[in-house]
Amino acid sequence: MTTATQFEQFNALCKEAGITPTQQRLVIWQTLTEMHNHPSPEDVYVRVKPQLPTVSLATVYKNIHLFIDTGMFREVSMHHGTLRIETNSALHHHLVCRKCKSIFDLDAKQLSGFPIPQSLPDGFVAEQFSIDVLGLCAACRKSKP
Amino acid sequence: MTTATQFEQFNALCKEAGITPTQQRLVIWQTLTEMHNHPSPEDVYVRVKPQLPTVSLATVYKNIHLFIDTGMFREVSMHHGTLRIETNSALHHHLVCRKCKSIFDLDAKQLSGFPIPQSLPDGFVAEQFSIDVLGLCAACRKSKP
DNA sequence: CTATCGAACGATAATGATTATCGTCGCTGA
DNA sequence: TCAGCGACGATAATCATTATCGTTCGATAG
Repeated sequence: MTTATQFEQFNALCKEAGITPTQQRLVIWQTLTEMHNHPSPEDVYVRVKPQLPTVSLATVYKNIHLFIDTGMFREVSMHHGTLRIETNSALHHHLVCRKCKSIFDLDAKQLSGFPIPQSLPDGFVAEQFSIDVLGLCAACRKSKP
Repeated sequence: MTTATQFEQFNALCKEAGITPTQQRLVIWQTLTEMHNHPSPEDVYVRVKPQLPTVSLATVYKNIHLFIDTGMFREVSMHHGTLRIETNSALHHHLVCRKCKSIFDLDAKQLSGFPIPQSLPDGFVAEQFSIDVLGLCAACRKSKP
């Protein structure tokens, strides 16, 4: 159920993002704020469907991307699309451009002595770290749009 | 061109990994060691093709996965292959199980003291960090195979 | 040396996620 | 009221990846 304040908050967010507030967007946004895990578009769709029986999966996709592009939500991984093989066996970070999704290596001597946290929840055993620095590469900074 | 020592090294790696050294695997492995970026299976395929004109893309995929599963190479991102939305707006990082790919949130305080690299190359503008702790979740540790 | 057996290959169909297309709907302003 | 436009819904198309399956290769037993 959407409260009045949530509705106002959503309208304010849309104004800020420069997008039209619609019923579908409200329900999708509201659903996302209620989910505290890392849902896929399909997950969102099945939760939205009962409230908007005529909604299309394509609409869910379109609006999720809209939310991400306007900064209302983030995606978990900036490089999820296709399988990429790591050919650099040295310890290093990644620079990931959020626009063109290209990946640059960043040598990380600083990381060599990184203290592994001992108390990870749920019996999780850590083996390795992977650090992404997200931002904009030089090429994408130049091309404004 | 594969040298004698590379050939020996590859054979040793295969023995260690418990897989059969084949001509296709040698060429794919050799190609990967020569590429210093983050190639996709398709990228690898087009470089392997001239040396093995009859090779199939499926074979490239199968052997890349074999290399990854046996630890001869790693993949860049351990995350799901699908889009996931981040619904936790608090500063946090991720525990990622390398087997079932499930993602757990890790409060940022548990990773405090992380050394942030200062000088980024190529005019890259950093906006945000994302740290993945890779390992095995409790459930996957129990199930041996 | 030849027959046999299983692993690896190659070709291709199938799948799953995502995106593009396109006709329709509903709101806003003339 | 009517035109224009953005958003929607349905669905076709695309792209990466995986599964299937018949064939081939190589090691080994006879």
